[in-house]
Amino acid sequence: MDNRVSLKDIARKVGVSTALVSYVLNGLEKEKRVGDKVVIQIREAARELNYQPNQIARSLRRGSTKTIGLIVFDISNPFSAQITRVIEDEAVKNGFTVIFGSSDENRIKSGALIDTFLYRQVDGFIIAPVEGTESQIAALIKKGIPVVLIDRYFPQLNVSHVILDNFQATFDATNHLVKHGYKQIKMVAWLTSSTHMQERVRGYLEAMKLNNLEEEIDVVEVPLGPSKAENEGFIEMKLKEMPSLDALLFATNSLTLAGMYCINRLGIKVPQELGIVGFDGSEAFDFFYAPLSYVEQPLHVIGTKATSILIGLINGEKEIKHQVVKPILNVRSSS
Amino acid sequence: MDNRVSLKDIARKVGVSTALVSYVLNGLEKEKRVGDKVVIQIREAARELNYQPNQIARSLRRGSTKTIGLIVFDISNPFSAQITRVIEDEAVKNGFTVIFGSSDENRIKSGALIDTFLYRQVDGFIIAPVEGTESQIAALIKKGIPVVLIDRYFPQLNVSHVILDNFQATFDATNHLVKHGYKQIKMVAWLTSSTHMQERVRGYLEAMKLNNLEEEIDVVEVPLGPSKAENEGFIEMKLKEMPSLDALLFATNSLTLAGMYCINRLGIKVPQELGIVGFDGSEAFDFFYAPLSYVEQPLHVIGTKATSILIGLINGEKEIKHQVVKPILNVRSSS
DNA sequence: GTATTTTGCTTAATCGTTTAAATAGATTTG
DNA sequence: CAAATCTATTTAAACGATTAAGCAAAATAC
Repeated sequence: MDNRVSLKDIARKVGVSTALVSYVLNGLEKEKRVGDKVVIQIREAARELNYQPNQIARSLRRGSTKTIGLIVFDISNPFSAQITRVIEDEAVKNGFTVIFGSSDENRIKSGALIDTFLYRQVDGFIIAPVEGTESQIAALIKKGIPVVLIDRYFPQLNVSHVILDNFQATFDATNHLVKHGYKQIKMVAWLTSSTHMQERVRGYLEAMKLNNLEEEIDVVEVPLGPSKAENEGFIEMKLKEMPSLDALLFATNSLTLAGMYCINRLGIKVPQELGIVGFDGSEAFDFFYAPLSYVEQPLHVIGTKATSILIGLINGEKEIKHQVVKPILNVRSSS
Repeated sequence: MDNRVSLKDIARKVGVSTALVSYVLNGLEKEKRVGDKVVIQIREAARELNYQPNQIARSLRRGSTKTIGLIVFDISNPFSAQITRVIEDEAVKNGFTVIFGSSDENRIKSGALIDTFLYRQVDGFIIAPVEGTESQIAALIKKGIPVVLIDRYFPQLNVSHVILDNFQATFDATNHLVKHGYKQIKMVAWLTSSTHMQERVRGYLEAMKLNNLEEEIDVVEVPLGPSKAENEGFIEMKLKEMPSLDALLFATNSLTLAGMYCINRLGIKVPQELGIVGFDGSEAFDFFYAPLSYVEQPLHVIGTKATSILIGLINGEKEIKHQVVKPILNVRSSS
């Protein structure tokens, strides 16, 4: 039943040593001067016995597993899932397999995943890093393990990363709203000190200032952690409190969705009463009664670059690369 | 820099053999009667050297990798992504790691993924099987490798599976539409012979017959393969051709979305002119101007059951289990 | 006080592959 | 024809962990 076939079985069948079999099946028959008849016999036997090399043994010997450890926030989130798909394709193309885990933005889980992947001797990591996990990433670097960060990075850490130009994203979006006549433009962001969020806020602030709308600046900072329902409640409350507003700029996908639910509940007319620019994109944006304008992250570019940088590092490149990719502003009916 | 620490290093430091170190670190110090001082020294040394067991070596020796191979259709698809997340959580809870791959409903890719995972000695597979891959699954079974199928199954194959009660799903949905006064109810399905699709069609047919609506039966069968745009074109054409219809029942998530785009383009009024029941659910369903009624698959149940059945098989259970889970009909504004 | 058991440890094989080094026979060189 | 070179192959040591078997020395039994 369980027909595990090893090199030894082929060797025995042909009547040679495992070394020869290994050479032939790895295409070293020329280099290692294996006899022509023997080459054919070994190939034949391998086919007949349906031999499949044991990657585990090979990994142990070679010291490389051809495996990438991927840590995303939540694989069930479309943003994570889409970038995962891009990384998967790029990895497979290069003969790598991906093992993954969801950190849920939780430091403990992040640390546990990193450890698990280390035990499993992954050749390198692609990580969307959780806030406050600098030390975890730093430890990897210290061990000399290739790492590429995506989506976020730590300024004080010298690690390769591929991220969106977050400043440009909200800067462009704000300018777009201004150009379409909106003035009382408010931003909805997460309450966090992480660099990517700060940059998104900064893009909004700069654009407002440059358009002489400093008076109108207002950032609703939603606390992390609570449930979706609580987030929506918080946003709804803040919207009602606002003295005046005619446009909203959301800093992330989930905030956009939460906002959309609120707007539907409050019966606000988009884009007449309120202009909206969302973030990241989603099929839901298409089916909102006024299809949403949004800032798109070029996920395909981010995923492929991150993977190719990582594979470069795995193959011995030393250069730390910092890639910042440009956002795409999709203008539709909500602004 | 690269501080790979092995049992040997600890053994050398303490001045004992690797056997003792292995015993202690695996908690066998009682059973194997290791001296008290030595136990402490070994623990100490392991901590000091920051020892991390090499899972690859352990796997080779133990013949088990504590790894599950998961094959979904497309990890970037929310359905796949959500069930993947459930499986991940259940796997991690049991000390397993997940490696995954997207088959894109493509036999060649499916076969390549299975092979890759076999090389990597996964302990078992969870597979959403591609049409026409019976032989691939059968080969796994023949090798004695634990497999659980999800979403679809092959009637002629004796493999564990966890699937939706597809008949019940469309049967309930159709009855619901009838109860709400719809009569000219048409179904939109994929043109495929696979069991799960046939069952969904059968649920519709049976319900129509039982309600004496045989005259109205009509199934739009969309050919697989072409692009999203072509699918939408096909559906739109068929809708226009229909002599009369007042409700549509969609057989899958992607068909529902394609249909929603068509309906928006044609400006059809839902639910007045047309009742709709979708499949699987999506955030987009919530933001359609008439939030969609839909048949929900209890993904959490499917994912946890599939994983626990698989782990059971890995742990030596022999019984083949066939789980059929009940759909949930969510009625909202579109019907 | 010899025989037996217990205690605490080491040895060495093993998992399946890779690969440097050794070897033996055939062939070429000078 | 001895020496050097090729050719075709084997041997054996890794990789790092696990674990059965073996072996002294100490403790207990009778």
